[in-house]
Amino acid sequence: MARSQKQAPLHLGISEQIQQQIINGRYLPGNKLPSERELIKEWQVSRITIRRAIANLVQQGLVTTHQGKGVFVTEKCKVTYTLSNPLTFLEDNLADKKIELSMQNISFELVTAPTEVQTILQLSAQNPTAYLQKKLLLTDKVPGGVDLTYILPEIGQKLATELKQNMTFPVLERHNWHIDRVAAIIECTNANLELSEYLDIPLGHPLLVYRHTAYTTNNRPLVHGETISRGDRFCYSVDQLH
Amino acid sequence: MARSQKQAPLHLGISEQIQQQIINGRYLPGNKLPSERELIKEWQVSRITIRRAIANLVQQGLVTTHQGKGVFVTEKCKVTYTLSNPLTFLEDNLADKKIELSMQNISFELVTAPTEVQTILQLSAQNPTAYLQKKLLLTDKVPGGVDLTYILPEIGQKLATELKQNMTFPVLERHNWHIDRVAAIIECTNANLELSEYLDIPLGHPLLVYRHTAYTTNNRPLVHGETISRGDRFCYSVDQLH
DNA sequence: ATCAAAAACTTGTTATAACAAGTAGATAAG
DNA sequence: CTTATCTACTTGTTATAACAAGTTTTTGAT
Repeated sequence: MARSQKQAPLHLGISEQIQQQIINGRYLPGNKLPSERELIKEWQVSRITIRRAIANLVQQGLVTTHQGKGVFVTEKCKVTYTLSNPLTFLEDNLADKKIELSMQNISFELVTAPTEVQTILQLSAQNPTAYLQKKLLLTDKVPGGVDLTYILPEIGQKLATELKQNMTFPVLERHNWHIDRVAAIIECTNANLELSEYLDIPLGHPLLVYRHTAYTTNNRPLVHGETISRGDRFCYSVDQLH
Repeated sequence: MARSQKQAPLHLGISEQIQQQIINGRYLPGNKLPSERELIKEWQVSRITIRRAIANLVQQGLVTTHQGKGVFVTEKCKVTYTLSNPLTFLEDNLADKKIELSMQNISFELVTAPTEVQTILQLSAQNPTAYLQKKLLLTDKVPGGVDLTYILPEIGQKLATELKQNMTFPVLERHNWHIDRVAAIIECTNANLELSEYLDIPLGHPLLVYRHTAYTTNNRPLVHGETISRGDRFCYSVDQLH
């Protein structure tokens, strides 16, 4: 036999077929899959194999499990962060579904900034402090992301109350801190234990990271932070003019 | 007992502690973890528990498994796509590691475009065809992503040979197809079976998707496509001027 | 009819066991 | 010395079993 077709494991075949059934509409978004017991009967395999097949689907983001309740087909709907608009960060809902987006202040305090942040924000070596704000991003009241932002001390002090209730950039613009430039990196990570508990997602769930620094005139940095949001709930829209 | 502390499962405790050991330097990037047999002895648990603990680490992208060889601590190094540069897509290597980036043409053929693409590229209803190019993105000769791009038929026909060997945008600019605007969405998905085999990654591995449409003057679309790349190997740099 | 307890579900955790399959080093044949 | 084979490793797959822990339904007492 020339072509040594490595025979596919059972769990993969099953998860692929269930995936097809989801696509074909046997299982609709939001609906419950048959229980493990029923799937065992249907596919005539052991529980460990069915559980592995389900795990395959979970990893692909097709289904979600809930202990005691069952396995449910994921309903997808994403919120788009628009980065290129006049300001930035104007939230816009995508597709048909209407999603309410809100934020919630977790903490707001003066801290000694990590060395990278000291460098980025050009803090004085004598007093390398900045305000660190932790925010929770909510979609339909449900946690969908966290935001950690370091704010120059003189700004954070004055605008504390407003910053605790609004998005950062609009508040800055309202108080005549003109944002000249935003340098950002968008990347992808996996949820660690802390984030998985915060956002109620399984360990390793894909996350989008928006790590940014906002500068005012003369390349003076104002704020630096990162927004970590659920990869299945958010995306970024970028419009580049040349 | 007021606080019903749900006791953490064994596998979670073990994976968290191994993660600490990785951070503390007991296991260095690229090094092999002890084998399952050894870890079973060390932690005095069953194989299923150790395997689950390792699976936790895999899902967080901290280690990679190789059948027959062992489990190895991941070496992280990312390639940055710079989106804001004069043209676009100039590749820049991040951090210390030097990574060679190249591309490889998989296929280049005239096809009937899907309806969404027909709309986006404003193809004529009589002849809704476009060139579809499939490319493989390689980092150090290793597949790191795939790119599917639909190209206007008149452009694809003329520039076929060049497009097969170079990045799309520079080729267009070289032939006086000025790119006026690029509208893009960056999002996150999980590898399905096809992509996991293409890119040699486990099912569900996080992927970055860059879905873009390039327009020339008068908002005339030229190309539309999506770049799907490994979330652990790539990131996007965005610079916004206001 | 109401409410609480019990039972019957669901998925989650963990152990033991056996074999498959990929890799690398030791061993034996040429 | 070279090459092929065997052996001892490694991780991967699958089965059976028992219990834990959430959720829903049923039951039964009030």
